[in-house]
Amino acid sequence: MLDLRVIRDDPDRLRASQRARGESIDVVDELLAADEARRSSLAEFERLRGEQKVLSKEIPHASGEEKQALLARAKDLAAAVKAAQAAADDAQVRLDELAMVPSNIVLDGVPAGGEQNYKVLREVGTAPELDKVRDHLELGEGLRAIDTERGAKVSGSRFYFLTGVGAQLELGILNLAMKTAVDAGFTPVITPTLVRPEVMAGTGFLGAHADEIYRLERDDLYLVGTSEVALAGFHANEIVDLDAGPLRYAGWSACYRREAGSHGKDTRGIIRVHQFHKVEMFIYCREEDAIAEHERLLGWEEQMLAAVEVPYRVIDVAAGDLGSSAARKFDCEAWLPSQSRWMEVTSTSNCTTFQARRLGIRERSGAGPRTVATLNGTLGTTRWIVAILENHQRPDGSVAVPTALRPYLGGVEVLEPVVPTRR
RNA sequence: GGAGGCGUCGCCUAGUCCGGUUUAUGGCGCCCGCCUGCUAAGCGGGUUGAGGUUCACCCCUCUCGCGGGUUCAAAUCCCGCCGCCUCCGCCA
Repeated sequence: MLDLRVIRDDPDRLRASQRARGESIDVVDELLAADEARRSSLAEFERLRGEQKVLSKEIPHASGEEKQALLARAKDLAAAVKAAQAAADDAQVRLDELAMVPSNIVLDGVPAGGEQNYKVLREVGTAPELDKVRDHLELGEGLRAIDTERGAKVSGSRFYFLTGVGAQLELGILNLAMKTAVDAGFTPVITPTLVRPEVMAGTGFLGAHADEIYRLERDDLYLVGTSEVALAGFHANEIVDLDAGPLRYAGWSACYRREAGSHGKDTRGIIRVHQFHKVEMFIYCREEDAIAEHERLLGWEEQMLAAVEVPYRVIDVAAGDLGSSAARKFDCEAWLPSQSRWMEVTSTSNCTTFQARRLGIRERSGAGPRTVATLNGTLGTTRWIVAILENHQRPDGSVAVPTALRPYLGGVEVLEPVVPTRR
């Protein structure tokens, strides 16, 4: 949700943003009209209500015929107040609905256009030179680390078991991510993965991407696709204290995604799955600090990628490919040797005040409470196993363990295949 | 799942039975001022949030967990919901 006062004062900013995203600009004028309708109907209600209150106070002091006359007038007025209130409420509801329509205003510098119009900011590391490339599933099966056949047997397609070193590898990635976050001053949090509708809506996930989300109809709860949802809801309807600096949380949770629109895409292995684990950074800060915090989030992500020694590039995602809440988004994409392409492994969004306004998250400032900014970023997920296995594979199907992960695998330097891999 | 209790402006609290003199009481904390070598104490004032209006000050409306209803008038009466606590049952 956007700040109506900004739209009122500078509607062209929203028009430019909508254009960059490839979204409707008509909504701007509709919004301005609805706002005007709301204000005039509200003024009428308040005028009548004020009159009613004055009259109502005279009644106990009156008596006899005078009182009867006052009562009669008051009764008429009560009906008028009720009607005016209904009109004002309707206008408010219409405005509220419209206000939820536009996506966040993109920041200056964000590339315009769609998914293909991203800008590459940098490439770090070099792709391994491999004569014979095994993909992560072949490697993972050889190591008895990944079992997608039994995953499908038990839960269906896009489910999997991580076994042995596979389970250890996932825990290693997540624990290293948590350690990185805690060392950077984040508060570690284990979050709920089922949330109420208003929290899901508040984070902006029930718009265009509603099909992606699992819903438990009997209980009116949603399964989260990221702990961002719970961490954003954590301070919902609160006035937080940012005097000591931004609030930084690192959430560890399972994540659930329906992958409704991705039939036939990434069907092999564990690149695109219905359930995985993730450590997610989440920041509440002052609006003016958001851009700097965003850079920091990207920095911690790159620190993690460096630690697992995987080549990657950083892209500045184009306006049309941003989520509705994001004003800017940087993705880190790891090199995927088996497909000779880049694969998203982290994503960090600056949501400015968009989420916080919907969720009622404010801070105290000299001029009274004001809405905070929220940001999020990935620090590690199950998918990282894919990038690590493929980039650290060796000709015999074994996989070198990056130094930073060795403590989480009992000090082992190389993961050896349990059965010879076929080729 | 059943029974009971509770929810008031940062925290605590009065008011709710019996609707109007409540612009919601008082204390703590916090902020400003006065006083005082300094500090403390003391004295005076301020201190929920949202919206409207305005250059600004002022003023107005809403806000007593949330949403409805009754009434000229609701913190107060009625209905529904949510959250927390206690006990019982069931499950682990």
